[in-house]
Amino acid sequence: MTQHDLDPQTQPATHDRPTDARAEAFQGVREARSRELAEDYVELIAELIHDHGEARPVDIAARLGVKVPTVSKTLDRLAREGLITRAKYRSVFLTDDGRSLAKECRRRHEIVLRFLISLGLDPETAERDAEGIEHHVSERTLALFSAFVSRS
Amino acid sequence: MTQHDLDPQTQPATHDRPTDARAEAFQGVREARSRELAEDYVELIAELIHDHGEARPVDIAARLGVKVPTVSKTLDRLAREGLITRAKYRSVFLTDDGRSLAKECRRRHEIVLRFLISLGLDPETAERDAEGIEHHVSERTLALFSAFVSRS
DNA sequence: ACTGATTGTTAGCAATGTCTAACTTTATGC
DNA sequence: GCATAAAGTTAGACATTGCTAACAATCAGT
Repeated sequence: MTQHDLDPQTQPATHDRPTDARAEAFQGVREARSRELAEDYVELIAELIHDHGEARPVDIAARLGVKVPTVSKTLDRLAREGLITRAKYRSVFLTDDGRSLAKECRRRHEIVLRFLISLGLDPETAERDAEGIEHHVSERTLALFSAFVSRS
Repeated sequence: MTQHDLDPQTQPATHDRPTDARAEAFQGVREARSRELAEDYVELIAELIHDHGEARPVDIAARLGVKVPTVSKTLDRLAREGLITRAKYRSVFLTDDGRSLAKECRRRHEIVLRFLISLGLDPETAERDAEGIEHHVSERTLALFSAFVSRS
């Protein structure tokens, strides 16, 4: 028995399967993290279009609290990923995929927000927390949150 | 009135104050995001030390589902930030700061986890969701979560 | 329609986090 | 105690996300 006989990798591992449930969980979280920004953008773009008829980089930047060039670069990525379309010096539009992602995000956001408020949290803190939490709740948890809101 | 008169920056803004509450919320989330990895590491290191007497990069890597060189580089950052100490080719130790951060993380993790389970979530999903959520809950929300668990 | 203000883009820098490949050190087992 | 296996480090690549500075395009008001 080796000196440091922890669980991982005691057997060779056929190819690359996750070592334990913990690793899977963290990989999930990492995945979520890389999606978060895209979700924030898409959600915000949908909102801007809804409220003001268009989504301009300058407004996106103001709402997110970052500089315009940062937005520009990130929008390039979103376009590459097929979530938005854009033309130079023009405002931004959502693709079908982008729209459906936005809708999905909005739904999650609303459920989390209403849940936190139902729990008794003040609306400002609820908004802040919802912003962070919404990207990390499973469908199962959302269902429970919804149920809680309905029944309260 | 300009064509696109959205709320931001209607007045010049004395120096750099956040444009709206939304921007503040996002900045908070970005802050949280940059802390998340450090928190995950520190929490895991504490756990490894507790369970096995030491925290080795190879075990950290296995638990997080990343490669050892990634861990090595991140540990350098944590050391730079004063959360851990390390000597070449040796395992890792927490500083006082690291220990207290780990404790704090563990506390949040436990509260979130117990809360989700109290709500009726299965333990596996609860664990996954808690992993993502724990970095984004305010103290106020934690208090409500705790209260809910107690009273259920 | 010109001019100046606003908006958007591009280029270039820095930090982070991921990887692989190559190398070094430490540990294990005979 | 030596050879091999396991663990750790370093270097270098790449993507992402932030920034500033410089430049380009569009818009607004006269």
